[in-house]
Amino acid sequence: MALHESGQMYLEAIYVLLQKNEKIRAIDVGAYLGYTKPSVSRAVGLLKKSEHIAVDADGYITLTPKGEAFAEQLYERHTVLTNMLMALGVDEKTATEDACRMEHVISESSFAAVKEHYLNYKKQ
Amino acid sequence: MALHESGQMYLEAIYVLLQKNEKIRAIDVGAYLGYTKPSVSRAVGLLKKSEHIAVDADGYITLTPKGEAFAEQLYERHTVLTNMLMALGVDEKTATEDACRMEHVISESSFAAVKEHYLNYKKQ
DNA sequence: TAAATTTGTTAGCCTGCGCTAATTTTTGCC
DNA sequence: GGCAAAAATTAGCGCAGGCTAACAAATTTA
Repeated sequence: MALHESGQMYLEAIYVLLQKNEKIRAIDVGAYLGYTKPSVSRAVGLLKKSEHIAVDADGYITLTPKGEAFAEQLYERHTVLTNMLMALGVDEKTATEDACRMEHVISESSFAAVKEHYLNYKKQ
Repeated sequence: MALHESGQMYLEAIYVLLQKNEKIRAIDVGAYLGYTKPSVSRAVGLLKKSEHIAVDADGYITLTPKGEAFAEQLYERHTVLTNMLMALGVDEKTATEDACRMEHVISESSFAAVKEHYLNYKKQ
């Protein structure tokens, strides 16, 4: 069961929230993404079923190794694409929004090529 | 009524097909995109309703000025993004697929920035 | 001209993924 | 312990956009 785009969004949100907070619950994910509780409830259930996250008895969410690995990849895409766009003169808000959508549709190899080019470009 | 992603895909397909063929019909669009007749039938109906295309009595499809302008923008994104990725070393198939998905989600300003950079980069 | 093929449409299913409304369940305070 | 607030879930709606099945219309071909 591969993650769909919305699942990836939730997973990344969880990852980001866990970098700043020790404990997070579904409600925090919803607040972060601007989604309602039922939407989050379903998404969390799916991420749990696909074993990207674990939810303890108190509702606290943690990433499984598999979820962590996936989220790290997404987050790397997000930051590289955002920084790349900003380096080209795009304002932060737009860069973030675009990166957020592009990160789900760009292939592994295209991302690698873009990243490579960006790092070289930045160097000079 | 803004076009959704799938509507954009159909519109671009029509544009591309009209560059190579004088007359095209729904069936050709379906063959090009790999979709079934009912899917194309609905999509064509929507593009007609939103006045991006016109369909004559024999089922032949033409672009309205509005549709043509939109399709041209999409196609430019498609070609610039594809060429850009290929210039970075991505193989043609992957570059095309990725461009095809990115072209629907990148903002006007980010695309302009990427295009600008690509043109400068190519020059040297 | 009649039969066969091609093209297009209608009806309706399914999935993803938002939502509201209503109901649980959990938590925290008096 | 009881009760209010917060958090989570369930049920079900709506839209986008694929699909199949069935049928209608148009075209071709024998």
